[in-house]
Amino acid sequence: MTDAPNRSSYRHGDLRQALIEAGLDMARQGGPDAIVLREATRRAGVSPNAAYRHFADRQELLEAVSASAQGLAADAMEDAVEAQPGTGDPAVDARLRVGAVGRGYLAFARREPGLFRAAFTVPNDLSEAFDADKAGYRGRTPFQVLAEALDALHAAGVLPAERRQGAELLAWSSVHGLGMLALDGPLRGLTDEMLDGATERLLLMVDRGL
Amino acid sequence: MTDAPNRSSYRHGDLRQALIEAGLDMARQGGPDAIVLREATRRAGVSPNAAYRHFADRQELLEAVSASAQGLAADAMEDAVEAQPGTGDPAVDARLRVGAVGRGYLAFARREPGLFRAAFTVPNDLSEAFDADKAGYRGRTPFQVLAEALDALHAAGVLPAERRQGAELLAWSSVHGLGMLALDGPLRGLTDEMLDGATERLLLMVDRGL
DNA sequence: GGAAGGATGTGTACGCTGTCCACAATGACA
DNA sequence: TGTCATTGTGGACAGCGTACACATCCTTCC
Repeated sequence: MTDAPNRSSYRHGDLRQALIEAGLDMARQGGPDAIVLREATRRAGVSPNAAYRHFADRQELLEAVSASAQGLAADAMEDAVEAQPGTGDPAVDARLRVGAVGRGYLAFARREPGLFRAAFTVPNDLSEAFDADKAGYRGRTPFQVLAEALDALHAAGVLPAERRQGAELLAWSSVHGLGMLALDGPLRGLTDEMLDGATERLLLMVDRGL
Repeated sequence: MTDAPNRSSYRHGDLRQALIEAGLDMARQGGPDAIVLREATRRAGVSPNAAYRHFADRQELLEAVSASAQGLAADAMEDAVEAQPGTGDPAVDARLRVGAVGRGYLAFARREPGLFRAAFTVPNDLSEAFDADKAGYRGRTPFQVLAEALDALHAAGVLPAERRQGAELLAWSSVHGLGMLALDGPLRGLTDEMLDGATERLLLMVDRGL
């Protein structure tokens, strides 16, 4: 991550990416507020102002880091989906898949609270929910991962069309809320077991309520 | 809010409260990040260091402002409950009351996004969910308002005991998530009508899923 | 192949922030 | 009335984000 001492040329090579990665490291430990531009340049072995060749200001760096963190979240979600064994029944599988998406999202929140906050706490428009820089290594953004799971739910005949529309909202809100409350909010002190329980109950509620 | 010019005595009178109120004003316009200690002292007509007689550091001021903002949220929630007309049927009323709590919460989020973020984004323990400084003018904290509505749901026979426990979690998560996504998240651009629709659908899901 | 010009990095500087320290004014109480 | 804890002041410091002018490099085109 740091290539401060070993830089032969005047040019860095890929400073933009280096700054984002430094930002990710800082966010990992303290959320978006811990992302400090000067420190990022320090870690990249570059003068503070060099950052301004790649980002208009700190806010833009923040957004780039947030986008990267969203990609990592997408990975966690897809991992959870892949780990979900199939039952042979398409309807059941589709429902399990939606659950796995939620579980993956929350697992990411708990495993990487700082990155989670960086990903989903920094202002973000729905219009950009498909931007490539928010995608994980499989090429999908968190929103896409959820949307496709819901599409599958619809395709399997579980979710009628009129309730498919806007279903992202309901599912995402619930799960996101639990994540936030468990991180910053009143649920901080909860044990892992309690959080697991809350997660399953919440997913059940969403499954029934969609 | 500002009593900068008119202070006759060396003593301020109630500097602590003045700083909190200045903090609330700043938070109203930019969320918790916009709360700056020096600016608060400036508005209170006092030197920067005076703040340290009342708060150990900026973080403590932040927490005090957050607590006050939670009180305002509690007010909004109770207002919504009071505005809810009764139907005569206790079971229906209890369910409507829970819905009103959620609607009040979200109305507050949309009316005062900065204060909402200050209230529920600043780290906060469940163990302190009943602290008096988080209460609104009716003396209840947001958590209490929700808990009592759920108690009423149980008392009305709608919510069996085994599902009453931890129900705060489910209800709060869903509603909180929608609030956050609508403020900072991908749902920022949604029109009022769309948000209203999402709110009602979400509340329906919670009502069915609790 | 050499000059031109855009892209990228550096140096210096400014105002602002949170916070530390020593000191001053005040009010309460012996 | 004198003592002392409480509350406010003044000055200082390092760190931050950022602006401006300048340096270095890479590419491109004659």
